[in-house]
Amino acid sequence: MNTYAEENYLKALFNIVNEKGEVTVQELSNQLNIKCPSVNSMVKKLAEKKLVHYESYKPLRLTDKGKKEAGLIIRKHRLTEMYLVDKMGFGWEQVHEIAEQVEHLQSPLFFDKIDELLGFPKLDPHGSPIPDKHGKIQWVEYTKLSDHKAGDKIKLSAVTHSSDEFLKFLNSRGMHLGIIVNVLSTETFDGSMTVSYGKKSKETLSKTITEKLLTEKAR
Amino acid sequence: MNTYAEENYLKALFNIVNEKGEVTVQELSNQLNIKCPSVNSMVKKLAEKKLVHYESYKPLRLTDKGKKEAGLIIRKHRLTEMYLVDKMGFGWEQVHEIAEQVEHLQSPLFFDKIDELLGFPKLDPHGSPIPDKHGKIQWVEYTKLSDHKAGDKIKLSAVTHSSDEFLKFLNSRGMHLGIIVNVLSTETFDGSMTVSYGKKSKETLSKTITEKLLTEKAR
DNA sequence: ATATTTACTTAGGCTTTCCTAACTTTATAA
DNA sequence: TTATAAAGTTAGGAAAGCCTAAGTAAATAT
Repeated sequence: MNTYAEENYLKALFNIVNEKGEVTVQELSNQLNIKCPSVNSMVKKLAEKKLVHYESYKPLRLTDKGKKEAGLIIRKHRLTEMYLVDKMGFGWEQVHEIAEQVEHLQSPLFFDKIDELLGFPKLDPHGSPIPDKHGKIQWVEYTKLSDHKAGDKIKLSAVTHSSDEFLKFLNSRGMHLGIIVNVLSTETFDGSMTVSYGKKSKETLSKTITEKLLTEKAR
Repeated sequence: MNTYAEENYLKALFNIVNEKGEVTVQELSNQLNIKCPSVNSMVKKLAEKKLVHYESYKPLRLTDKGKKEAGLIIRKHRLTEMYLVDKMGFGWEQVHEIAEQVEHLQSPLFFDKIDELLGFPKLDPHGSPIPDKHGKIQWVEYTKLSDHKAGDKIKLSAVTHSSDEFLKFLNSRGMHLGIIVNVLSTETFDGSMTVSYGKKSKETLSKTITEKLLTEKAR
């Protein structure tokens, strides 16, 4: 069994790997708000537990065991978020903080029940895939909205950030998963993009926003 | 804010006070499975935080502040148990362990939602009163089944222990809250009691069992 | 090719919460 | 009323997980 702290490291490692490929001590340090020397010693502890490949001065990698255990924590996190939204009526912007705590509960019974009550969902409320019972993730092929060009018509399928602030911004613009977005124009200078969707005939989104929005072909 | 460990001490103090009146270091030690010297120093820490009245070699008492904070933890515990049974379909014998972890979550939003979804319940699945938002408990007047005599007809309204084992025993005998129990006879030698209820025309219960069953007048 | 910056690591320290061993105080019994 | 037992306390220490300060290795720039 891993400690609370260890679980947070594993989760952070997993998230950074799936975003930037490689993980440095410093990135972990930033992500976790824990100073580098502390991260360094914890990483060595995780290496002793065969969860992380560690070589001095080299980038960090998760072992297969580490990937699995990280995946299982993220599974609990995402199942929780889905439950909070679907069964309890929370908004997608409210659930991250709660799930951040619930993910550490030790009770297979509890999470199996959630899974069952939800009908074994594949995605969480932010469109992220829920790892299976072995911690394995079924990756979905998404494209960033920011990579699209004028004329493209795509479906908003996921967001890469679950912060309260960002999601509230989307709420205020009437954006939610499933909407069909038409790219009207892009601005090369600042990368901003003008789009239409739903009842909005024209909305301009900064690149900061569009690169956090994941889309797929609108069928 | 109190730590996880502090919360467990507060809860244990609260539970022992409401069962035996006074709390000794040793009782706390037993309840928590933590050795006396450790308990002693934690109690002193809680005294510094004005949660416990502490005098060397004297029994322990909670301050008003301590009672309130303990009550709020127990509120979270009992709301959780009720939710698990009522909304998620768990058995009353399964929920204690899960609630033991969930009670430490820090999210008023979460517990308020549970409270609301349950319709602001007054009792948990074991018949124990749920403290209000100020940590105050509305005590209910129950009598132990063991204090009754032949001829009495009462309603089973609560249990004083929530262990998996004990509740499974009750399940196996078809006993649940709300059943009307007729006391057929009592055995002065070992304190055992023969009763009838529901479809059972005759069942003998040891004193170990009957003193854990709380009843009220059958109306 | 060396100087500088950046990233990583080591050393040493602090807090929390637990432990065991060795008292001291209070309660119980001869 | 003194001896013994029980309960509570003090002292000292360990593990986890964080910190700052200082040193070392690697990458970058001159």
